[in-house]
Amino acid sequence: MTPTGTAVPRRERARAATIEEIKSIALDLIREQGTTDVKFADIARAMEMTPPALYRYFADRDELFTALITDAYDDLGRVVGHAREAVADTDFAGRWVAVASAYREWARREPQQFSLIFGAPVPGYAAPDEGPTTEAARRAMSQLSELFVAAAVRGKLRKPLIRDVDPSLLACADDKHGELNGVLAPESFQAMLGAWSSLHGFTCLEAYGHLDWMGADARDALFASQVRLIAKTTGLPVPD
Amino acid sequence: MTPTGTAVPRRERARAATIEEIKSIALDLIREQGTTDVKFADIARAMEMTPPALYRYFADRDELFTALITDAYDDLGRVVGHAREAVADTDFAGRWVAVASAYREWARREPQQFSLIFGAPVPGYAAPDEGPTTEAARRAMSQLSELFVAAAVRGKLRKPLIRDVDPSLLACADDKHGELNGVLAPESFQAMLGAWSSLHGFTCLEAYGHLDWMGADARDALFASQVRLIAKTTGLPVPD
DNA sequence: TGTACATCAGTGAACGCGCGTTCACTGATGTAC
DNA sequence: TGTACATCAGTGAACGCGCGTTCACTGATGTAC
Repeated sequence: MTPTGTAVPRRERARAATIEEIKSIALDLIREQGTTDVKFADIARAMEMTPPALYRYFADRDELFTALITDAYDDLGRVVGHAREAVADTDFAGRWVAVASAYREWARREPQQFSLIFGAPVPGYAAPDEGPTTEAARRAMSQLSELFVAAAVRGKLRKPLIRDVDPSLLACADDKHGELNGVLAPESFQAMLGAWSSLHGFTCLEAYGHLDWMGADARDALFASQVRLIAKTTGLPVPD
Repeated sequence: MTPTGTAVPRRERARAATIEEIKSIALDLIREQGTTDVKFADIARAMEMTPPALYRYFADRDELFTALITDAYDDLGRVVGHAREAVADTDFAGRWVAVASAYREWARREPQQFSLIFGAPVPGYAAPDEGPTTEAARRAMSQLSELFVAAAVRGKLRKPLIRDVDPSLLACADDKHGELNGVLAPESFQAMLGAWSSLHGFTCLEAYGHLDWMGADARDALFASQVRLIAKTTGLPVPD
């Protein structure tokens, strides 16, 4: 790495690096132990430091957790976003498969980070303000909605296989996702929510081992079939 | 309560009652604290006993957890089963709605028990043998499969909206659910798995608050629409 | 360039706490004759 | 029916442990003149 143009003081860089190391080691421990309940003392030990040193970087354990959760959001969003953009921007079927697969594989690869975001809360940790939880929903959905919007704009989004949109859902779309107003039909908005929840279901079951009784091949086949089915019912171009 | 005909020794009954009380208080604490990580000492305190007394009933903390998890399976299975049987046995659309709604509502009512079964493992608790996890899948599915089988037997199960069944899924159906062989077409077996995972997705998202940003009405509407859509695509009679 | 001071990372000892679990015991409940 | 014994629930004290966090400190890194 060559030094960046903007001169960042050495000490600040060292500090930032240490923060990253703490979080990274915390994640390693979480992965190793299979539990999101990581101990300050263990982190310090793994870094060959003493526990009090960590207080230079995080006011307390909760602050570290908040950082880990935020990072998990970012990582999932980044991974899914990259997957989407790795496919030609006119190939909406391909992009949908890419998004869904990235979501699934991230959860399988990082089940602990996944449950940090989407699971039950960590023992003893109270999410500040309910913020992050809501944020998880927003970011996960924003990856999907970009896909749906792009498809809609190019006229590649058929009418989904649903009857009519309930007034409460209409109001909800307006209130909470006004930016989609006029771009994405209400039926498509609802279909998108349904797509997300279906995708999430398979992802959860698999990530926590509840589909282990099927072989890996069967799981893959089921996933592919679900992804295809979701495309069909939501009005996205159908893969294959 | 009048004494039962079969003479169960008083002490044994008292013992069984205490075991039930321990588990019930443990659940109360889990619900109150919002965490599955319940302490032996807290349970004893709530029962106005001393912690060592609990060792008369459970060899250690893990044994209590195993019991709680087993109970959670049973409770979910029972609730879903009752819901199914509360609807006329020829009304398959109604039965499907009942099953799905019961699943959803149980998770919403008992998010901690739900995550005991379907979430990431409890800190410090190692599930014996991987048994329970697999068991969760089996029992949840058995409630669904009874519905699908009944519909199939009466010729009320249309062909689902999927292309063809992957050989790996065919093999999996034979191996793991041979009892369905000849009763439930492979397409329907696959569709049933898909139905479960979709249902599970909505349920998880809602139970852990990731759909709180919609109003309750909108969530209900989305759920109803999903349940209907699943019926449509799996070949079950469609509700409404 | 060199010196004097300020800033900050990290240490080591300590505090208070609560946990799961063990052990020897007391006292009540049930059983056998 | 009464007595002698066995069984079992629950207690209270103790053990060992590891946690999060605080505090006064040392020593290195950076800054100002």
